[in-house]
Amino acid sequence: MTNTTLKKISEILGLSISTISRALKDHPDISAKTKQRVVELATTLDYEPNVNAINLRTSNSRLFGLIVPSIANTFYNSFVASVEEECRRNGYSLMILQSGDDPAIELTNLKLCRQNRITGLFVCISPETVNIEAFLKLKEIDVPVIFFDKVPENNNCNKVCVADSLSATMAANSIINKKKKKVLALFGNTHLLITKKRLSAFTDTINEKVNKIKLITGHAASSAEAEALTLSYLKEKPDTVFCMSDEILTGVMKAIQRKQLKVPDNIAVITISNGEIPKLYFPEITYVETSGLKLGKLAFSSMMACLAGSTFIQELTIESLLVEGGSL
Amino acid sequence: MTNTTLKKISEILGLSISTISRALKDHPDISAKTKQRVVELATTLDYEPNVNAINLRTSNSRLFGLIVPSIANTFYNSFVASVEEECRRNGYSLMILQSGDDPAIELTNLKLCRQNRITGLFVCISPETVNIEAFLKLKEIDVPVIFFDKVPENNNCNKVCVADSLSATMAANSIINKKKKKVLALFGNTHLLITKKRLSAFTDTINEKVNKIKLITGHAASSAEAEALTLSYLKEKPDTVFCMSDEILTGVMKAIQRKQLKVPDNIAVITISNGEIPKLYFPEITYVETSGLKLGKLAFSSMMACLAGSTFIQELTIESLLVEGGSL
DNA sequence: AAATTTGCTGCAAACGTTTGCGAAATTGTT
DNA sequence: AACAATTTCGCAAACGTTTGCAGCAAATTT
Repeated sequence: MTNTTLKKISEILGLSISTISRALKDHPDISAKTKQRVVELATTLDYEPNVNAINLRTSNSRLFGLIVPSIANTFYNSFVASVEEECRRNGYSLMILQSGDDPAIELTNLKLCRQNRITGLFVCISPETVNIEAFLKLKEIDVPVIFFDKVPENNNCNKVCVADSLSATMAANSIINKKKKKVLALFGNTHLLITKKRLSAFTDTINEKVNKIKLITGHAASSAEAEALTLSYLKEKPDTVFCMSDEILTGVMKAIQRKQLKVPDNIAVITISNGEIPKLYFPEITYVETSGLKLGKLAFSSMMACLAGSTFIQELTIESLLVEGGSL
Repeated sequence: MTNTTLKKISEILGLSISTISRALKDHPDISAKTKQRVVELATTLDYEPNVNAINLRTSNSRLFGLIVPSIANTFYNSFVASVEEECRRNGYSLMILQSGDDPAIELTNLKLCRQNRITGLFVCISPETVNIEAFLKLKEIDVPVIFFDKVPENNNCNKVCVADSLSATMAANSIINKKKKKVLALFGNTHLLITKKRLSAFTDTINEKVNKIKLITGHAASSAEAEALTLSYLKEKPDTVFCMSDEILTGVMKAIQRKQLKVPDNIAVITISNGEIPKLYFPEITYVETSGLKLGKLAFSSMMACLAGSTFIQELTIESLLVEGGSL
């Protein structure tokens, strides 16, 4: 058995292909009875239009590409989920591609997108990606590109980001408000832009108040490193730990559980997170929310604006929100 | 600017379209210099073939559909990631669609797959999906369907699953070996097939040894319910908690942390999991592994077998593995 | 020198749609 | 009854590829 086509229906009904096509999309030229006959047969034959043919003919794929380092990450995960939902709502399809933070795979994926004649691209570049040109070339063929989360530094392109600096500042202020005296602050990989931003915003805020908060900072590239680091710094008896990300948080919490410290009495914890991981612990960890869901919606609306013809280059940021658990 | 096509290249070079097409795919009919000229121009013009045209012409999309309740789930996540990798390796594309456990969206997604003329489908049906016919219709047009994880009960179709019964049995045996006396076993939604299987395998194994293990079972539809249930059952002083899934586990662990019980001295914990969540705690939770990664690879190879012409209907199961944390 | 082979390239149809335009059939108007 | 207006439909081209077949020039063989 092969797929039903307009041609097949037309032959059975003794009508022309164009009549079938018009009947199926309720074109006013076609009479009611013809429409009914056509629709009836089409459903019994399980007719589904061939999007390849449609895209080819109309040169409009209504397909977005989405390139992300990994979907095995609560933040990106919620981002993808929200973009996907918006796409479905608005009659678009989504092609989700993972780069694994490998620039080579990233390029392969980009190529795939081009070959599929996507009408727009959402992309979160890998930390190693230095050359953005390949992405910017899409603009030459009128395909809007929305960079999200990890965005290129300088180029004039559309970006949507979480409030990196602001969220770190908010966390720092919460710590200050709670009158904490000695803070261990753990950050991620040094050369990531997001690390730089959060580090400087956090330390600036802490230090700007001329009070006697002692600040210890450390960098961990993985959860395991964060755990080890925490274990060693715990000897200095910090009263608070700040984590830059979920990955850091999980390491820190393992160290705290290992030492059987009680949160928040023995030690307070605050993190920046999408919100899922902090809710796994008791007490739930207080966090500054950086919502992948919201970012997804923002990215989508930005995309819509581009497609509507806006050539205005925008750098958008979603506001953060402090979610109180019981850990601070 | 518009996309480069074979036609455009052919006009510039004064060659025919077919020559360009053949040159680009290294056809022996074309001379070396022509090939070089063509390839050169094609790269400078950023030529990328239009897959819509190719698929239309060849009626072979090399595209798989993947319908899953949600990718915001460590198990499905790893499944998707592994299928995606296999696809990339083997020159296939993957269309990932989330159903949100909504049969209506599931059908919409299925329709999308058909419209895209997928060459094969991976699908994990929602618990509410009773009518499998729409999926089986794909077979009539020679599109193999591989059901994974949540599979339809009886029909003769290709299925790949984790070892539901076996994994529960393994967990039960571990508990028996550790000479535990009083077990709290928490399961998920009663009407799910997976719950039934795990429940009966677990209780059978525990009860089959004629010793004096006291078994308390409960059902929780969410992490919060699991937490509440655990808190209430904790009064009966079980020495061990068995969790059917990550979702249950996170609730149980919150209750345990809330009560400041020490694992495994005050209470032992064992779960069935993909492995990520158990590693968040200290000590890490002992779990029977149900690997999404392995299941993905299995599903993919099953798909390959179908495409190679195997009409043999198979129900495959991946073996489980006990991963020792320090919680039992 | 004629005939054959070899190497290179082009023609044209096909995949399944959409859509502008024209034509036929039906209806309504004098 | 003749004409115009309207309703209903079909023709054909186009989207960008692939591919069987044929053509033609140059090289090789008779």
